[in-house]
Amino acid sequence: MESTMKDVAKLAGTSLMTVSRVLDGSKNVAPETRGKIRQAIRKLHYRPHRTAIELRTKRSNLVGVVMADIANPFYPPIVRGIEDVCREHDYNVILCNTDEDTQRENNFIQVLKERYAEAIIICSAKPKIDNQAELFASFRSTVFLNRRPRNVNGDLVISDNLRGAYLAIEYLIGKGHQKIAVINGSQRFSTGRERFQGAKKAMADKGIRLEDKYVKFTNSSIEGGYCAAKELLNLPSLPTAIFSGNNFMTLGLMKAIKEARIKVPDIVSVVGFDETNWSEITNPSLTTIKQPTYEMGVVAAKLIMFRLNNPQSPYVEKKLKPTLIIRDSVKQIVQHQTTITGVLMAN
Amino acid sequence: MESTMKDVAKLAGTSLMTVSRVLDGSKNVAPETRGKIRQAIRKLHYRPHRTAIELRTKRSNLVGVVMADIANPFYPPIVRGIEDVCREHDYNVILCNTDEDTQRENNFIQVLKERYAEAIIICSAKPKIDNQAELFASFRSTVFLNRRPRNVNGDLVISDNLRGAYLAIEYLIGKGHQKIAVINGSQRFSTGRERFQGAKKAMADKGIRLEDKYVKFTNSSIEGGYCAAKELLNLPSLPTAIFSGNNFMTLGLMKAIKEARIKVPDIVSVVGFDETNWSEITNPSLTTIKQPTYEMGVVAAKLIMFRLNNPQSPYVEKKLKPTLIIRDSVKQIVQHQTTITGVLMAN
DNA sequence: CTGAAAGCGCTTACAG
DNA sequence: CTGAAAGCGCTTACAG
Repeated sequence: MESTMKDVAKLAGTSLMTVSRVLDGSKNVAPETRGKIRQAIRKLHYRPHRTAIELRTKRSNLVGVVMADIANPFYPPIVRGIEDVCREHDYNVILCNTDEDTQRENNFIQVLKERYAEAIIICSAKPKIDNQAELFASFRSTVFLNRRPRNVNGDLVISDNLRGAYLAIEYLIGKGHQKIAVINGSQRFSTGRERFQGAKKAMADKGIRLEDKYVKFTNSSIEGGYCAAKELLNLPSLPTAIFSGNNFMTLGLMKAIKEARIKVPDIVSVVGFDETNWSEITNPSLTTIKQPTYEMGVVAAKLIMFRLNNPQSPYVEKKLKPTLIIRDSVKQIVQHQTTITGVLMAN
Repeated sequence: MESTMKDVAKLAGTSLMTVSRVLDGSKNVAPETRGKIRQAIRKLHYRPHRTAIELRTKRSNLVGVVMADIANPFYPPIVRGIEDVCREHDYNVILCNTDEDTQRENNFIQVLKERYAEAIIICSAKPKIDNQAELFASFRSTVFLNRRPRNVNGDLVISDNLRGAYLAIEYLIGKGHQKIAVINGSQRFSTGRERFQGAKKAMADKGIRLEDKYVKFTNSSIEGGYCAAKELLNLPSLPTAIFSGNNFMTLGLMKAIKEARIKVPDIVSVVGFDETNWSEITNPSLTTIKQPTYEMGVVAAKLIMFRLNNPQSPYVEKKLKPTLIIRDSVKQIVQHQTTITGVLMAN
């Protein structure tokens, strides 16, 4: 049924070797022979068997992409970027979704090894990579994406989370806000830590105090954002603005705000990290920090291809710039002396 | 570096064959030999090379999953369901995202063939499969998911789209609505057609007229929903309720409603097909038709496994039931005779 | 310009 | 209970 090179050779009246040469695009084949072989290939609907090639050459043209949660709208554009570049280079992508489960992550890495994947792009669910050498030894190229696990030593593609958070807070302060609350995702990951650092730094640079009661840490989920937001909204002295550290937490925040029947931005202004499909349809539409997701994928895949060809080149770190998307969820507030006094007193 | 069965055999002082037997879990190995081999395996960190096994056995334990748009929140839970079942059966999933591009779809099918995937679960971007026999011949099991392309003859897993739409319209009518508008997605796909049929049927069953001006067809995107909604909202006689045929179109609908500053549900009620993360945080929260996505994935994967073991069994069609999730986007309206007259006159 | 032979890492009869 | 040999479908020296 499925034909092989042997069948082609027989039909064309040549040897395996010559068929192989034609397939390779080698010049050293007589035009006549080439013609016969081409015809035989067409007639038999012949397609090379990847598996045999892989076994023989130890090259799979396979890139493993291990993502933490494909249901998070942050990831699909990244995957798309990776795929587009890989296709250009004639590599196939095998996509693995760990759902933030380190067990599943290990499993997938094993599977990718067993299938001879040449390279891996991974957004790890692990805060720390203990055995990078052992775990990733078989890949000729490894790129860590989005998160920088501790102990990692390799190519890295991230967005400038610190700057992203900084932009958000700076914008709020520019709009006259001083009582600013921050909902931070898991500090186990560099993303969470850097965004918190960015928020702190913006406050410090502008000489505004980030009050403890306005700082919440939670896990980066809808539920986490919801709970943190509820605590903030129950405070005797409400913040005038809330910055939320990722799209899921923003969803939770919006839910809590709705339940509390608090008007945005009249009572509380909101800036959310991550641009999403639904940023425009909330009431009011959401001012967000947009990460260059598709580009992150493109850059990661290019890095993979580069290292495949330059195994010895030094590791690089690509840090892409997020941008502020201004919509309607932040109010310009007039700065009364009383407000400032209020803040000081509340402490 | 990477060790092979040969290395294991040498270290254990046995033959390849015996190592293979131990790996297979065969009983016919002397406990002592088995012990030595086990030890050698451990010492060498031996892992079987899938590629070699595949080449020899022609079995890959690989299931290809071809989805139309992984950025659509409808799909990730399906993929999750598929993965969970496949893992149980020791199959790996290779996920392909076509972005509704039939060219990419064909490409992926080729890749899956070349990699000896045994089975494929596909939500095709093609309204019609012209050459099913040729295209899918190499897979021992094929399941079409979500959409039923024309000319397809095989296992099928879909949700009961007709019933879903019926539930939505029936609910609206129960709430006193008569001037009901419907935004339909692409009629090239069974999903779009069946949902429209369901809406029509509900109206007919309740003896309510579905007016042409209230029926919009568009492509199943945010932009499509937005444009269709704008037309509806510009009508001299507004509908009292709008049913939108998928989550993207609902997003567009909500955007148009927002721009037109129309109050939901006071002026217009809304029911959207597809439950999403953001259904709860719109203002007001959205009444939706929830599809059993995770279950669809589970059922599809189980079907795959069944057919792998029962190649001759007749094709089946699994139709899963969607449910109505009631929230705050539909208003109970009192039925004035004038309203009905208005409708008749407007025609 | 062309081909015979070896081998990638396994499994599958077959034989003992 | 154990092993030698053939072969899956290719590519890679090597030879001519």
